[in-house]
Amino acid sequence: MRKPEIRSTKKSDVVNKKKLRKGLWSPEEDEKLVNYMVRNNGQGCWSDVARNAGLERCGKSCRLRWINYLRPDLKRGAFSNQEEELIIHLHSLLGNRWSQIAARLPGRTDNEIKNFWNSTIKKRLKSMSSTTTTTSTSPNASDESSSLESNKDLNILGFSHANYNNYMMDMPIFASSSSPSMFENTIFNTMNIDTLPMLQHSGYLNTAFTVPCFSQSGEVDIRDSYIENGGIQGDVCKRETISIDYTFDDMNSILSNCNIIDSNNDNKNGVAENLFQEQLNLGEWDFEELMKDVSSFTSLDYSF
DNA sequence: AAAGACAGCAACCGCTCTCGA
DNA sequence: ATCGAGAGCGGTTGCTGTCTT
Repeated sequence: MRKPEIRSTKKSDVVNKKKLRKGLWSPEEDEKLVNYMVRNNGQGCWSDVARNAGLERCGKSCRLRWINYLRPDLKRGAFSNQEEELIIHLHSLLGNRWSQIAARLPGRTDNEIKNFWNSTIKKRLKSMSSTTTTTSTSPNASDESSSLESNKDLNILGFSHANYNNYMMDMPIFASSSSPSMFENTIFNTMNIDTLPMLQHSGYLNTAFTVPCFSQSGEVDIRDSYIENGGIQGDVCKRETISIDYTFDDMNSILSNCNIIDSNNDNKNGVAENLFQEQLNLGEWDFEELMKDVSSFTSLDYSF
């Protein structure tokens, strides 16, 4: 942490500009910022916020302080195992796109997740890597550059975008249509990687997936949920709404052919069914089908 | 008990993107 | 089309507390 400091001590700067503080925020500054944000519902640009709240800070600093620390909806404290696994999984899909990962973890900030990743998870993955890749012949096996870190992690987790996409296309919901291009050209392409179902193969079921909800207007409401140990953990992720050209009836006819049954776990099956019947009425997922291509993935062990 | 190493994390930096003039 | 300001993002820094020797 940094000590509060003055940005510039040059006499001319001091004369021409108001002194801008840097470093740690004092409780008084926090109070000023919170009071201002509450009074004004967070309206206005950040430089105005800084000025009007009487803070000797740049707008950028105020924004960061608010987003990462003062926002009322922040969840403080240690990451739960569920959150941790979700982060690992999302990172395997999204890489270092912390803001997008954070968007799927309510109450957590990108900075928090980034720090958690760099300080905790990375180390664990590294230790996993050292135990799982001791026989690796890859010339990059010892490359610790951050740019490769993501791919390494991905490999450790047995995931890649390539096999993820293949895997996706094996999913009945995407592949069952008699005209695959329909999904390929619309939903599959409209949904980017951020909104695709996320499935995770692990010792016990801890599956995050994106649930498309169809409305009469033809909009798809993307809701990310996950199941752990047979219990719904709720909508862990933000809802995203995308517009598509298909009507509700179109979608229903496409999806009516889906027959999704989880034969592995009655409880999970019930959960999945309930979820889809209540929220989606889309049909059922065939977890065996979903997992068909997953057999090639390396088994995950999160008991770090 | 002291010193060095390490971990955690708040905050800054620099870059890119977006949007309005 | 261009430019500038503001916002957002990922990478990095550096301080503090804790652990280890």
